[in-house]
Amino acid sequence: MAAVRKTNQAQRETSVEALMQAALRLFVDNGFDQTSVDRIAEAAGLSKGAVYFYFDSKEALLHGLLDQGENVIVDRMVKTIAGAGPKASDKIALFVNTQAELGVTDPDRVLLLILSSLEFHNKDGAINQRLRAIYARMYAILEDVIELGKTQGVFRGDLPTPVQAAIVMAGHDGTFLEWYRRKDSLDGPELVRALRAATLAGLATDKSEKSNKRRAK
Amino acid sequence: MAAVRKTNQAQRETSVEALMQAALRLFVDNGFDQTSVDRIAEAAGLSKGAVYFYFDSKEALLHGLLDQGENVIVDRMVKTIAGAGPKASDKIALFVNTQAELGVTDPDRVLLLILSSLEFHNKDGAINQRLRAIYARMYAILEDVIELGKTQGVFRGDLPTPVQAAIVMAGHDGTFLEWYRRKDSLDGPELVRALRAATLAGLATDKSEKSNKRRAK
DNA sequence: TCTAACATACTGACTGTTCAGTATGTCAAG
DNA sequence: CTTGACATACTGAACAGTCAGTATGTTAGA
Repeated sequence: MAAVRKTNQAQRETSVEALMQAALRLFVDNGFDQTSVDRIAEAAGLSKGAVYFYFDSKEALLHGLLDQGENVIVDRMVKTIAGAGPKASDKIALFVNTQAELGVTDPDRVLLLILSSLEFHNKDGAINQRLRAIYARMYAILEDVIELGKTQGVFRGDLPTPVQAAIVMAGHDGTFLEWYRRKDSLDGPELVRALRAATLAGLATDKSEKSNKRRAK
Repeated sequence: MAAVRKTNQAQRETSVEALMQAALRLFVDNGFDQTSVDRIAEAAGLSKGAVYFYFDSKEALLHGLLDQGENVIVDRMVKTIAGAGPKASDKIALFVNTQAELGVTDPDRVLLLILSSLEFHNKDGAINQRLRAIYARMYAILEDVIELGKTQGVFRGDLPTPVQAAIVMAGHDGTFLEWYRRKDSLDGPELVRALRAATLAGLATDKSEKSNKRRAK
């Protein structure tokens, strides 16, 4: 305590940084609603007053974190996909790999996006709108790649693109969550290999469409 | 109000039923923590005291709902898979179809399982233990089928079974969530078709393993 | 001195849980 | 068939705790 005080501007930066880091950690671990402002302040080595000095509300804190997340994650994804070769299958493989890399490099930021969209999914308000906008950007990227693969004839064209995109996205989010929860019992690199294989195979044009007889019921 | 009072036993049944249905609905819509006991009671047309007359605690209510869910979901899955033909690919297809059917027939019960396991995933306590036990049963079924497919030579053997099972499970849970949130823009049957195709293709032995060059970095 | 950057103390609202009291159902004795 | 003793199914209020947000005090930098 009573750390040496820096210049005001430097102090401002480090305090804001400390608060956001603490909030990110706690939001991811306990959820937004289950995290009190007091605990955020305490974890950042500050008081509740400091939180409200820098942020208008608890939601504003989450808002700031989501902004950061969008910059880190979506922008990276846009650039990576755009910079890849022209083949749709390469772009999809890159989508999986980039998600995985981000998950290893900056798991909390990825988790915050996924968990928040679950926690807020049936609440109205600015946070939900923000999350929807972020996911919309991700879906736009994905759907473009899938469409590309269809015109290239490497992805099956008998299913709606939004449906395929939803499965890819949900599969990746869900798998990442599962990996995060069971890091000990799940091997990361193997998981990425398997996920990439499943994603590509699931999108690819059939090489043996046969057992299409009605099953179950 | 002042409804005609039934016999004690009948009254007990209808009240308990009303409370559990209300709780299921609200837990799924708003989450466990965000649902107050008052709102449950109100939705059931009773008072808060009535909740505590029939249940020891709010958690006990969730406990009861999870018990019901396990009976409906896991038992059904066990029987369906066991009753299928000997081919692992058929059993996997049946796994997807059964999940989908359950999702259509009784979405709330499926959702409660998925959402609760997310909400409680890093909390200790009886609820989390219960959820882990339920999921463990599901994973056991899945892993058995995958192992079977490997011995039958139809599923790829170069990946750990738990990894493959995690992807299948996460993909299904995630896809179901996405479908539930976007019923309007996602066609259910097509989603099931696509998911079944992706699951089977992702597990199947490679027919063209080639582009295994290291990508990204 | 003035003000940015906090800390402290507090408010009002909401929460899960408990409980005394009441209205109604049940059932055996007379 | 009535009645009294009891069990069941609640209600309404209160309690202790927690929380987001606010108002105000304090101190160090400019």
